Amino acid sequence: MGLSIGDVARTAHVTVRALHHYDAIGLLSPSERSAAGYRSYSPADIERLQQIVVYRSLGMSLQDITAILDDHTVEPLEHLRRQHALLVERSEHVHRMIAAIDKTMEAHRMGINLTPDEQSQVFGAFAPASYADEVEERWGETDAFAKSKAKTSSYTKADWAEAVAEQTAVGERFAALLRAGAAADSQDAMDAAEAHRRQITRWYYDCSYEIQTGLADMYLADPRFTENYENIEAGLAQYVHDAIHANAIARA
Amino acid sequence: MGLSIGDVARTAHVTVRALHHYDAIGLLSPSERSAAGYRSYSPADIERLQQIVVYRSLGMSLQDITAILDDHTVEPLEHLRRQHALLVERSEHVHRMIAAIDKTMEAHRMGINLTPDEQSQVFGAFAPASYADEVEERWGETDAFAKSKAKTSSYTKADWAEAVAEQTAVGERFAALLRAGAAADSQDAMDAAEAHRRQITRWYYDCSYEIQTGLADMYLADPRFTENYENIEAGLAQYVHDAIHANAIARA
DNA sequence: ACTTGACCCTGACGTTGCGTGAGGACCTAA
DNA sequence: TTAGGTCCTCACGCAACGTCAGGGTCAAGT
Repeated sequence: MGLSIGDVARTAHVTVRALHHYDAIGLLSPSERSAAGYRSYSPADIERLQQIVVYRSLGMSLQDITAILDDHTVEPLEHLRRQHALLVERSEHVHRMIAAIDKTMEAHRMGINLTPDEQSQVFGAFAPASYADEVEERWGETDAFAKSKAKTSSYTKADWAEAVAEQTAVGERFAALLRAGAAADSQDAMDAAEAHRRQITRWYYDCSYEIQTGLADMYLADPRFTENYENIEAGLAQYVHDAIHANAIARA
Repeated sequence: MGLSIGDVARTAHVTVRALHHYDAIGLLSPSERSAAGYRSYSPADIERLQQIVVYRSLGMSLQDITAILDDHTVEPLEHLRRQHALLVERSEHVHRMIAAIDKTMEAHRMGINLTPDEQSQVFGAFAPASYADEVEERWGETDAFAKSKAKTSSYTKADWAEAVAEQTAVGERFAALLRAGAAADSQDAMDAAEAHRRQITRWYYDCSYEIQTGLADMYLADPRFTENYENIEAGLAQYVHDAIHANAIARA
Protein backbone atom coordinates (compact mmCIF):
# COMPACT_ATOMS: atom_id res chain seq x y z
CA MET A 1 0.00 0.00 0.00
CA GLY A 2 1.40 3.34 -1.06
CA LEU A 3 0.62 6.89 -0.16
CA SER A 4 -2.85 8.33 0.27
CA ILE A 5 -4.03 11.06 -2.05
CA GLY A 6 -3.64 13.67 0.68
CA ASP A 7 -0.05 12.69 1.36
CA VAL A 8 0.77 12.82 -2.31
CA ALA A 9 -0.88 16.20 -2.66
CA ARG A 10 1.21 17.60 0.18
CA THR A 11 4.57 16.27 -0.94
CA ALA A 12 3.98 17.20 -4.57
CA HIS A 13 2.44 20.59 -3.85
CA VAL A 14 -0.63 19.93 -5.93
CA THR A 15 -4.27 19.86 -4.87
CA VAL A 16 -6.30 16.75 -4.27
CA ARG A 17 -8.70 17.98 -6.91
CA ALA A 18 -5.92 18.08 -9.47
CA LEU A 19 -5.05 14.47 -8.72
CA HIS A 20 -8.70 13.54 -9.12
CA HIS A 21 -8.64 15.31 -12.44
CA TYR A 22 -5.48 13.53 -13.58
CA ASP A 23 -7.12 10.26 -12.68
CA ALA A 24 -10.32 11.14 -14.50
CA ILE A 25 -8.54 11.91 -17.76
CA GLY A 26 -6.27 8.91 -17.44
CA LEU A 27 -3.10 10.90 -17.03
CA LEU A 28 -2.24 9.47 -13.64
CA SER A 29 -4.33 6.62 -12.31
CA PRO A 30 -2.96 5.28 -9.03
CA SER A 31 -1.84 1.70 -9.41
CA GLU A 32 -3.97 0.52 -6.50
CA ARG A 33 -7.19 1.15 -4.65
CA SER A 34 -8.03 0.17 -1.09
CA ALA A 35 -11.09 -1.95 -0.30
CA ALA A 36 -13.02 1.23 0.42
CA GLY A 37 -12.03 2.70 -2.94
CA TYR A 38 -9.26 4.95 -1.58
CA ARG A 39 -6.55 5.78 -4.08
CA SER A 40 -3.08 4.45 -3.23
CA TYR A 41 -0.05 5.89 -5.01
CA SER A 42 3.07 3.77 -5.53
CA PRO A 43 6.60 5.21 -5.89
CA ALA A 44 6.30 4.70 -9.63
CA ASP A 45 3.12 6.78 -9.58
CA ILE A 46 4.99 9.51 -7.73
CA GLU A 47 7.75 9.44 -10.31
CA ARG A 48 5.20 9.85 -13.07
CA LEU A 49 3.65 12.70 -11.15
CA GLN A 50 6.99 14.45 -11.02
CA GLN A 51 7.28 14.31 -14.80
CA ILE A 52 3.76 15.67 -15.03
CA VAL A 53 4.47 18.54 -12.66
CA VAL A 54 7.63 19.52 -14.47
CA TYR A 55 6.09 19.41 -17.93
CA ARG A 56 3.08 21.32 -16.64
CA SER A 57 5.31 24.02 -15.19
CA LEU A 58 6.70 24.36 -18.69
CA GLY A 59 3.22 25.04 -20.00
CA MET A 60 2.53 21.74 -21.71
CA SER A 61 -1.10 20.63 -22.01
CA LEU A 62 -2.26 17.56 -20.10
CA GLN A 63 -3.10 15.87 -23.39
CA ASP A 64 0.41 16.28 -24.69
CA ILE A 65 1.87 15.14 -21.40
CA THR A 66 -0.27 12.02 -21.52
CA ALA A 67 0.97 11.36 -25.02
CA ILE A 68 4.68 11.66 -24.32
CA LEU A 69 4.57 9.87 -20.98
CA ASP A 70 2.71 6.97 -22.56
CA ASP A 71 5.22 6.80 -25.39
CA HIS A 72 7.27 3.85 -24.27
CA THR A 73 10.01 4.45 -26.79
CA VAL A 74 11.13 7.29 -24.54
CA GLU A 75 13.41 6.34 -21.66
CA PRO A 76 12.72 8.00 -18.30
CA LEU A 77 16.10 9.72 -18.38
CA GLU A 78 15.27 11.17 -21.76
CA HIS A 79 12.42 13.07 -20.12
CA LEU A 80 14.81 14.60 -17.67
CA ARG A 81 17.15 15.61 -20.49
CA ARG A 82 14.33 17.24 -22.40
CA GLN A 83 13.10 19.02 -19.33
CA HIS A 84 16.59 20.26 -18.66
CA ALA A 85 16.92 21.60 -22.18
CA LEU A 86 13.51 23.23 -22.03
CA LEU A 87 14.34 24.87 -18.74
CA VAL A 88 17.60 26.25 -20.09
CA GLU A 89 15.65 27.65 -23.00
CA ARG A 90 13.14 29.08 -20.57
CA SER A 91 15.93 30.71 -18.63
CA GLU A 92 17.24 32.38 -21.76
CA HIS A 93 13.74 33.53 -22.53
CA VAL A 94 13.43 35.15 -19.13
CA HIS A 95 16.72 36.91 -19.70
CA ARG A 96 15.46 38.26 -23.00
CA MET A 97 12.41 39.56 -21.18
CA ILE A 98 14.54 41.26 -18.56
CA ALA A 99 16.64 42.84 -21.28
CA ALA A 100 13.47 44.08 -22.94
CA ILE A 101 12.33 45.74 -19.71
CA ASP A 102 15.79 47.22 -19.26
CA LYS A 103 15.57 48.69 -22.70
CA THR A 104 12.16 50.17 -22.08
CA MET A 105 13.30 51.70 -18.80
CA GLU A 106 16.43 53.08 -20.38
CA ALA A 107 14.30 54.65 -23.05
CA HIS A 108 12.15 56.23 -20.34
CA ARG A 109 15.22 57.41 -18.48
CA MET A 110 16.61 59.01 -21.58
CA GLY A 111 13.27 60.39 -22.67
CA ILE A 112 13.38 58.42 -25.88
CA ASN A 113 10.46 56.89 -27.74
CA LEU A 114 10.85 53.43 -29.16
CA THR A 115 10.15 52.95 -32.84
CA PRO A 116 7.26 50.66 -33.74
CA ASP A 117 9.88 48.18 -34.83
CA GLU A 118 11.62 48.22 -31.48
CA GLN A 119 8.29 48.09 -29.72
CA SER A 120 7.38 45.01 -31.67
CA GLN A 121 10.63 43.44 -30.56
CA VAL A 122 9.90 44.22 -26.94
CA PHE A 123 6.46 42.73 -27.31
CA GLY A 124 8.00 39.76 -29.03
CA ALA A 125 10.09 38.99 -25.98
CA PHE A 126 6.90 38.64 -24.00
CA ALA A 127 4.92 36.71 -26.56
CA PRO A 128 3.58 33.62 -24.83
CA ALA A 129 6.42 31.31 -25.77
CA SER A 130 4.86 27.92 -25.40
CA TYR A 131 6.99 24.88 -24.77
CA ALA A 132 6.25 23.93 -28.34
CA ASP A 133 7.83 27.11 -29.66
CA GLU A 134 10.81 26.57 -27.47
CA VAL A 135 11.20 23.02 -28.59
CA GLU A 136 11.04 24.07 -32.22
CA GLU A 137 13.41 26.94 -31.62
CA ARG A 138 15.88 24.44 -30.27
CA TRP A 139 15.46 21.61 -32.66
CA GLY A 140 14.11 23.30 -35.74
CA GLU A 141 11.58 21.38 -37.73
CA THR A 142 9.74 18.35 -36.53
CA ASP A 143 12.02 16.33 -38.74
CA ALA A 144 15.20 17.31 -36.95
CA PHE A 145 13.42 16.89 -33.67
CA ALA A 146 12.32 13.42 -34.58
CA LYS A 147 15.90 12.59 -35.46
CA SER A 148 17.26 13.91 -32.21
CA LYS A 149 14.57 12.02 -30.41
CA ALA A 150 15.38 8.87 -32.30
CA LYS A 151 19.05 9.24 -31.49
CA THR A 152 18.78 9.85 -27.79
CA SER A 153 15.94 7.49 -27.10
CA SER A 154 17.56 4.60 -28.86
CA TYR A 155 20.26 3.91 -26.33
CA THR A 156 20.74 0.16 -26.37
CA LYS A 157 21.70 -1.90 -23.38
CA ALA A 158 25.25 -1.83 -24.67
CA ASP A 159 25.12 1.96 -24.77
CA TRP A 160 23.97 2.13 -21.21
CA ALA A 161 26.66 -0.30 -20.18
CA GLU A 162 29.22 1.88 -21.87
CA ALA A 163 27.87 4.95 -20.12
CA VAL A 164 28.14 3.29 -16.75
CA ALA A 165 31.62 2.01 -17.59
CA GLU A 166 32.77 5.50 -18.56
CA GLN A 167 31.40 6.88 -15.36
CA THR A 168 33.18 4.25 -13.29
CA ALA A 169 36.36 4.92 -15.22
CA VAL A 170 36.21 8.63 -14.38
CA GLY A 171 35.77 7.78 -10.71
CA GLU A 172 38.75 5.44 -10.84
CA ARG A 173 40.83 8.07 -12.60
CA PHE A 174 40.20 10.52 -9.77
CA ALA A 175 40.96 7.86 -7.18
CA ALA A 176 44.26 6.94 -8.84
CA LEU A 177 45.34 10.58 -8.88
CA LEU A 178 44.40 10.99 -5.25
CA ARG A 179 46.42 7.89 -4.30
CA ALA A 180 49.35 9.14 -6.34
CA GLY A 181 49.29 12.35 -4.33
CA ALA A 182 48.46 14.68 -7.24
CA ALA A 183 47.07 18.02 -6.06
CA ALA A 184 43.40 18.69 -6.75
CA ASP A 185 44.37 21.68 -8.85
CA SER A 186 47.04 19.82 -10.76
CA GLN A 187 46.68 19.57 -14.51
CA ASP A 188 45.95 15.85 -14.29
CA ALA A 189 43.16 16.33 -11.77
CA MET A 190 41.66 19.13 -13.82
CA ASP A 191 41.80 16.94 -16.89
CA ALA A 192 39.88 14.30 -14.99
CA ALA A 193 37.31 16.94 -14.04
CA GLU A 194 37.01 17.85 -17.70
CA ALA A 195 36.46 14.19 -18.52
CA HIS A 196 33.74 14.07 -15.88
CA ARG A 197 32.04 17.02 -17.52
CA ARG A 198 32.35 15.61 -21.03
CA GLN A 199 30.97 12.29 -19.89
CA ILE A 200 27.84 13.95 -18.55
CA THR A 201 27.49 16.05 -21.67
CA ARG A 202 27.88 13.04 -23.90
CA TRP A 203 25.45 10.71 -22.20
CA TYR A 204 23.10 12.96 -20.32
CA TYR A 205 22.84 16.65 -21.00
CA ASP A 206 24.89 19.69 -21.89
CA CYS A 207 26.84 20.23 -18.70
CA SER A 208 28.24 23.74 -18.33
CA TYR A 209 30.96 24.60 -15.82
CA GLU A 210 28.34 26.34 -13.75
CA ILE A 211 26.22 23.24 -13.62
CA GLN A 212 29.24 21.05 -12.95
CA THR A 213 30.39 23.08 -9.97
CA GLY A 214 26.81 22.86 -8.72
CA LEU A 215 27.08 19.10 -8.89
CA ALA A 216 30.46 19.21 -7.15
CA ASP A 217 28.95 21.16 -4.28
CA MET A 218 26.19 18.63 -4.03
CA TYR A 219 28.69 15.78 -3.80
CA LEU A 220 29.82 17.28 -0.51
CA ALA A 221 26.50 18.59 0.76
CA ASP A 222 24.48 15.44 0.26
CA PRO A 223 25.72 12.42 2.24
CA ARG A 224 24.27 10.12 -0.39
CA PHE A 225 26.59 11.35 -3.09
CA THR A 226 29.49 11.79 -0.71
CA GLU A 227 29.25 8.15 0.30
CA ASN A 228 29.28 7.11 -3.32
CA TYR A 229 32.76 8.55 -3.77
CA GLU A 230 34.03 7.77 -0.30
CA ASN A 231 33.30 4.11 -0.96
CA ILE A 232 35.90 4.20 -3.71
CA GLU A 233 38.54 6.02 -1.69
CA ALA A 234 38.59 8.05 1.51
CA GLY A 235 38.61 11.79 0.82
CA LEU A 236 37.63 11.30 -2.80
CA ALA A 237 34.44 13.37 -2.62
CA GLN A 238 36.35 16.43 -1.43
CA TYR A 239 39.06 15.76 -4.00
CA VAL A 240 36.61 15.53 -6.89
CA HIS A 241 34.89 18.66 -5.66
CA ASP A 242 38.13 20.62 -5.52
CA ALA A 243 39.31 19.40 -8.90
CA ILE A 244 36.04 20.39 -10.56
CA HIS A 245 36.17 23.85 -9.03
CA ALA A 246 39.82 24.33 -9.96
CA ASN A 247 39.10 23.26 -13.51
CA ALA A 248 36.08 25.55 -13.79
CA ILE A 249 38.11 28.54 -12.63
CA ALA A 250 40.98 27.70 -14.94
CA ARG A 251 38.70 27.42 -17.97
CA ALA A 252 36.66 30.52 -17.26
CA MET B 1 -6.63 58.09 -35.67
CA GLY B 2 -4.49 55.36 -34.20
CA LEU B 3 -3.81 51.78 -35.17
CA SER B 4 -6.42 49.27 -36.26
CA ILE B 5 -7.01 46.20 -34.14
CA GLY B 6 -5.22 44.02 -36.68
CA ASP B 7 -2.13 46.18 -36.66
CA VAL B 8 -2.03 46.16 -32.88
CA ALA B 9 -2.45 42.42 -32.79
CA ARG B 10 0.49 41.95 -35.14
CA THR B 11 2.90 44.27 -33.39
CA ALA B 12 1.98 43.04 -29.93
CA HIS B 13 1.87 39.37 -30.87
CA VAL B 14 -1.58 38.84 -29.46
CA THR B 15 -4.75 37.71 -31.22
CA VAL B 16 -7.55 39.99 -32.29
CA ARG B 17 -9.83 37.89 -30.16
CA ALA B 18 -7.75 38.63 -27.09
CA LEU B 19 -8.05 42.34 -27.74
CA HIS B 20 -11.80 41.95 -28.11
CA HIS B 21 -11.80 40.17 -24.80
CA TYR B 22 -9.74 42.85 -23.09
CA ASP B 23 -12.20 45.41 -24.38
CA ALA B 24 -15.18 43.39 -23.22
CA ILE B 25 -13.92 43.12 -19.66
CA GLY B 26 -12.83 46.74 -19.59
CA LEU B 27 -9.14 45.99 -19.30
CA LEU B 28 -8.19 47.78 -22.49
CA SER B 29 -10.83 49.79 -24.29
CA PRO B 30 -9.36 51.67 -27.23
CA SER B 31 -9.66 55.39 -26.73
CA GLU B 32 -11.46 55.89 -30.02
CA ARG B 33 -13.83 54.30 -32.46
CA SER B 34 -14.26 55.08 -36.14
CA ALA B 35 -17.63 56.07 -37.57
CA ALA B 36 -18.19 52.46 -38.57
CA GLY B 37 -17.41 51.25 -35.05
CA TYR B 38 -13.85 50.16 -35.79
CA ARG B 39 -11.52 50.20 -32.78
CA SER B 40 -8.64 52.68 -32.96
CA TYR B 41 -5.70 52.29 -30.60
CA SER B 42 -3.67 55.31 -29.49
CA PRO B 43 0.00 55.15 -28.43
CA ALA B 44 -1.18 55.34 -24.81
CA ASP B 45 -3.37 52.30 -25.45
CA ILE B 46 -0.35 50.47 -26.82
CA GLU B 47 1.66 51.34 -23.75
CA ARG B 48 -1.07 49.98 -21.55
CA LEU B 49 -1.16 46.86 -23.66
CA GLN B 50 2.55 46.34 -23.07
CA GLN B 51 2.00 46.42 -19.33
CA ILE B 52 -0.80 43.91 -19.78
CA VAL B 53 1.30 41.57 -21.86
CA VAL B 54 4.18 41.65 -19.41
CA TYR B 55 2.03 41.07 -16.36
CA ARG B 56 0.20 38.32 -18.17
CA SER B 57 3.46 36.58 -19.05
CA LEU B 58 4.14 36.61 -15.34
CA GLY B 59 0.92 34.74 -14.73
CA MET B 60 -1.18 37.51 -13.30
CA SER B 61 -4.96 37.29 -13.76
CA LEU B 62 -6.70 39.84 -15.95
CA GLN B 63 -8.70 41.02 -12.96
CA ASP B 64 -5.60 41.79 -10.96
CA ILE B 65 -4.00 43.50 -13.92
CA THR B 66 -7.05 45.68 -14.32
CA ALA B 67 -6.83 46.58 -10.67
CA ILE B 68 -3.19 47.60 -10.60
CA LEU B 69 -3.25 49.39 -13.94
CA ASP B 70 -6.26 51.41 -12.84
CA ASP B 71 -4.57 52.31 -9.57
CA HIS B 72 -3.48 55.83 -10.36
CA THR B 73 -1.27 56.10 -7.32
CA VAL B 74 1.20 53.90 -9.23
CA GLU B 75 3.51 55.70 -11.63
CA PRO B 76 4.12 54.06 -15.01
CA LEU B 77 7.78 53.60 -14.22
CA GLU B 78 6.87 51.83 -11.04
CA HIS B 79 5.24 49.13 -13.14
CA LEU B 80 8.44 48.61 -15.02
CA ARG B 81 10.37 48.37 -11.77
CA ARG B 82 7.97 45.79 -10.40
CA GLN B 83 8.05 43.81 -13.59
CA HIS B 84 11.81 43.87 -13.52
CA ALA B 85 11.88 42.59 -9.95
CA LEU B 86 9.32 39.89 -10.73
CA LEU B 87 11.32 38.76 -13.73
CA VAL B 88 14.51 38.53 -11.73
CA GLU B 89 12.62 36.44 -9.20
CA ARG B 90 11.31 34.32 -12.03
CA SER B 91 14.80 33.83 -13.33
CA GLU B 92 15.97 32.61 -9.95
CA HIS B 93 13.01 30.30 -9.84
CA VAL B 94 13.96 28.78 -13.17
CA HIS B 95 17.48 28.24 -11.90
CA ARG B 96 16.14 26.44 -8.86
CA MET B 97 14.14 24.22 -11.19
CA ILE B 98 17.21 23.46 -13.28
CA ALA B 99 19.15 22.61 -10.13
CA ALA B 100 16.34 20.29 -9.08
CA ILE B 101 16.49 18.46 -12.41
CA ASP B 102 20.26 18.25 -12.12
CA LYS B 103 19.92 16.67 -8.74
CA THR B 104 17.38 14.16 -9.96
CA MET B 105 19.59 13.22 -12.88
CA GLU B 106 22.64 12.90 -10.70
CA ALA B 107 20.67 10.62 -8.43
CA HIS B 108 19.75 8.50 -11.46
CA ARG B 109 23.34 8.48 -12.65
CA MET B 110 24.57 7.34 -9.30
CA GLY B 111 21.75 4.87 -8.81
CA ILE B 112 20.54 6.68 -5.71
CA ASN B 113 16.99 7.09 -4.54
CA LEU B 114 15.89 10.42 -3.18
CA THR B 115 14.33 10.51 0.26
CA PRO B 116 10.71 11.66 0.52
CA ASP B 117 12.05 14.83 2.00
CA GLU B 118 14.33 15.50 -0.94
CA GLN B 119 11.54 14.56 -3.31
CA SER B 120 9.30 17.08 -1.70
CA GLN B 121 11.97 19.70 -2.21
CA VAL B 122 12.29 18.82 -5.88
CA PHE B 123 8.53 19.03 -6.24
CA GLY B 124 8.60 22.30 -4.36
CA ALA B 125 10.87 23.83 -6.97
CA PHE B 126 8.20 23.11 -9.56
CA ALA B 127 5.22 24.17 -7.52
CA PRO B 128 3.23 26.63 -9.61
CA ALA B 129 4.84 29.76 -8.22
CA SER B 130 2.33 32.42 -9.00
CA TYR B 131 3.35 36.02 -9.31
CA ALA B 132 1.60 36.55 -6.00
CA ASP B 133 3.87 34.07 -4.25
CA GLU B 134 6.87 35.69 -5.82
CA VAL B 135 5.78 39.12 -4.77
CA GLU B 136 5.25 37.96 -1.21
CA GLU B 137 8.53 36.09 -1.22
CA ARG B 138 10.23 39.34 -2.11
CA TRP B 139 8.31 41.79 -0.02
CA GLY B 140 7.05 39.66 2.81
CA GLU B 141 3.67 40.51 4.19
CA THR B 142 1.19 42.82 2.58
CA ASP B 143 2.17 45.39 5.14
CA ALA B 144 5.78 45.59 4.07
CA PHE B 145 4.66 45.49 0.49
CA ALA B 146 2.30 48.37 1.03
CA LYS B 147 5.16 50.32 2.58
CA SER B 148 7.51 49.64 -0.27
CA LYS B 149 4.76 50.56 -2.67
CA ALA B 150 4.06 53.75 -0.78
CA LYS B 151 7.72 54.66 -0.81
CA THR B 152 8.46 54.09 -4.44
CA SER B 153 5.20 55.39 -5.82
CA SER B 154 5.41 58.62 -3.91
CA TYR B 155 8.20 60.22 -5.89
CA THR B 156 7.41 63.89 -5.91
CA LYS B 157 8.16 66.25 -8.74
CA ALA B 158 11.21 67.36 -6.79
CA ASP B 159 12.34 63.71 -6.56
CA TRP B 160 12.02 63.29 -10.27
CA ALA B 161 13.90 66.49 -10.86
CA GLU B 162 16.67 65.24 -8.62
CA ALA B 163 16.78 61.94 -10.46
CA VAL B 164 17.12 63.68 -13.77
CA ALA B 165 19.76 66.04 -12.35
CA GLU B 166 21.78 63.11 -11.04
CA GLN B 167 21.58 61.44 -14.39
CA THR B 168 22.75 64.56 -16.20
CA ALA B 169 25.56 64.93 -13.69
CA VAL B 170 26.80 61.41 -14.39
CA GLY B 171 26.79 62.16 -18.10
CA GLU B 172 28.76 65.35 -17.52
CA ARG B 173 31.21 63.52 -15.30
CA PHE B 174 31.97 61.09 -18.10
CA ALA B 175 32.28 63.91 -20.61
CA ALA B 176 34.72 65.83 -18.40
CA LEU B 177 36.91 62.77 -18.01
CA LEU B 178 36.86 62.18 -21.74
CA ARG B 179 37.87 65.78 -22.42
CA ALA B 180 40.62 65.54 -19.81
CA GLY B 181 42.00 62.56 -21.67
CA ALA B 182 41.48 60.00 -18.89
CA ALA B 183 41.53 56.42 -20.19
CA ALA B 184 38.23 54.52 -20.16
CA ASP B 185 39.75 51.97 -17.80
CA SER B 186 41.24 54.59 -15.50
CA GLN B 187 40.11 54.60 -11.89
CA ASP B 188 38.23 57.86 -12.39
CA ALA B 189 36.29 56.56 -15.36
CA MET B 190 35.45 53.36 -13.54
CA ASP B 191 34.26 55.39 -10.57
CA ALA B 192 31.96 57.27 -12.90
CA ALA B 193 30.66 53.96 -14.20
CA GLU B 194 29.99 52.92 -10.63
CA ALA B 195 28.11 56.16 -10.07
CA HIS B 196 26.05 55.42 -13.18
CA ARG B 197 25.15 52.04 -11.77
CA ARG B 198 24.31 53.36 -8.32
CA GLN B 199 22.15 56.07 -9.81
CA ILE B 200 20.05 53.51 -11.66
CA THR B 201 19.84 51.32 -8.57
CA ARG B 202 18.77 54.23 -6.42
CA TRP B 203 16.06 55.65 -8.66
CA TYR B 204 15.02 52.80 -10.84
CA TYR B 205 15.88 49.20 -10.05
CA ASP B 206 18.63 47.02 -8.69
CA CYS B 207 21.20 47.26 -11.46
CA SER B 208 23.73 44.42 -11.43
CA TYR B 209 27.00 44.59 -13.36
CA GLU B 210 25.57 42.12 -15.81
CA ILE B 211 22.58 44.35 -16.44
CA GLN B 212 24.77 47.42 -16.63
CA THR B 213 27.06 45.98 -19.27
CA GLY B 214 23.93 45.03 -21.18
CA LEU B 215 22.90 48.67 -21.08
CA ALA B 216 26.37 49.73 -22.17
CA ASP B 217 26.18 47.46 -25.20
CA MET B 218 22.84 48.94 -26.04
CA TYR B 219 24.24 52.47 -25.92
CA LEU B 220 26.39 51.49 -28.89
CA ALA B 221 24.00 49.20 -30.70
CA ASP B 222 20.99 51.48 -30.72
CA PRO B 223 21.55 54.78 -32.56
CA ARG B 224 18.94 56.42 -30.33
CA PHE B 225 20.96 55.94 -27.20
CA THR B 226 24.24 56.56 -28.97
CA GLU B 227 23.02 59.93 -30.14
CA ASN B 228 22.01 60.84 -26.63
CA TYR B 229 25.61 60.61 -25.49
CA GLU B 230 27.18 61.87 -28.68
CA ASN B 231 25.17 65.06 -28.30
CA ILE B 232 27.07 65.78 -25.12
CA GLU B 233 30.50 64.99 -26.53
CA ALA B 234 31.81 63.17 -29.58
CA GLY B 235 32.95 59.63 -28.74
CA LEU B 236 31.18 59.67 -25.40
CA ALA B 237 28.97 56.66 -26.09
CA GLN B 238 31.98 54.47 -26.79
CA TYR B 239 33.76 55.91 -23.78
CA VAL B 240 30.88 55.23 -21.40
CA HIS B 241 30.56 51.74 -22.82
CA ASP B 242 34.25 51.00 -22.27
CA ALA B 243 34.28 52.45 -18.76
CA ILE B 244 31.27 50.37 -17.72
CA HIS B 245 32.84 47.21 -19.08
CA ALA B 246 36.21 47.94 -17.46
CA ASN B 247 34.50 48.61 -14.14
CA ALA B 248 32.42 45.44 -14.34
CA ILE B 249 35.51 43.35 -15.00
CA ALA B 250 37.46 45.04 -12.21
CA ARG B 251 34.70 44.44 -9.69
CA ALA B 252 33.96 40.85 -10.64
C1' DA C 1 -19.38 0.52 21.58
C1' DC C 2 -19.74 5.07 20.25
C1' DT C 3 -18.67 9.49 18.87
C1' DT C 4 -15.82 12.87 16.71
C1' DG C 5 -12.89 14.98 13.50
C1' DA C 6 -9.93 14.37 9.76
C1' DC C 7 -9.84 12.27 5.46
C1' DC C 8 -11.77 10.02 1.34
C1' DC C 9 -15.27 9.22 -2.40
C1' DT C 10 -18.21 10.68 -6.54
C1' DG C 11 -21.03 13.87 -9.06
C1' DA C 12 -21.87 18.36 -10.80
C1' DC C 13 -21.78 23.06 -11.73
C1' DG C 14 -18.71 27.51 -11.94
C1' DT C 15 -14.61 30.16 -13.63
C1' DT C 16 -10.84 32.09 -16.52
C1' DG C 17 -9.04 33.32 -20.90
C1' DC C 18 -9.56 32.99 -24.58
C1' DG C 19 -10.52 29.71 -29.63
C1' DT C 20 -13.59 29.21 -33.19
C1' DG C 21 -17.07 29.87 -36.25
C1' DA C 22 -21.64 32.43 -37.88
C1' DG C 23 -23.62 36.16 -40.09
C1' DG C 24 -23.13 40.52 -41.69
C1' DA C 25 -21.04 45.46 -42.52
C1' DC C 26 -16.96 48.04 -44.42
C1' DC C 27 -13.36 49.40 -47.45
C1' DT C 28 -9.79 49.71 -50.82
C1' DA C 29 -8.06 48.35 -55.32
C1' DA C 30 -8.71 46.72 -59.89
C1' DT D 1 -18.89 46.94 -59.12
C1' DT D 2 -17.10 43.26 -57.53
C1' DA D 3 -13.72 40.81 -55.00
C1' DG D 4 -10.43 40.35 -51.08
C1' DG D 5 -9.32 41.43 -46.81
C1' DT D 6 -10.63 43.47 -42.51
C1' DC D 7 -13.81 44.69 -39.11
C1' DC D 8 -18.05 44.18 -36.16
C1' DT D 9 -21.08 41.56 -32.65
C1' DC D 10 -23.14 37.49 -30.76
C1' DA D 11 -22.59 32.94 -29.13
C1' DC D 12 -21.04 28.47 -28.09
C1' DG D 13 -16.84 25.52 -26.82
C1' DC D 14 -12.85 24.15 -24.16
C1' DA D 15 -8.97 23.16 -20.75
C1' DA D 16 -7.76 22.70 -16.07
C1' DC D 17 -9.11 22.81 -12.52
C1' DG D 18 -12.02 25.41 -7.96
C1' DT D 19 -15.72 24.74 -5.22
C1' DC D 20 -19.55 23.01 -2.94
C1' DA D 21 -22.88 19.01 -1.93
C1' DG D 22 -23.98 14.70 -0.05
C1' DG D 23 -22.24 10.86 1.83
C1' DG D 24 -18.83 6.84 3.28
C1' DT D 25 -14.16 5.63 6.10
C1' DC D 26 -10.99 5.41 9.80
C1' DA D 27 -8.12 6.06 13.91
C1' DA D 28 -8.32 8.05 18.36
C1' DG D 29 -10.42 9.06 22.45
C1' DT D 30 -14.13 8.20 25.97
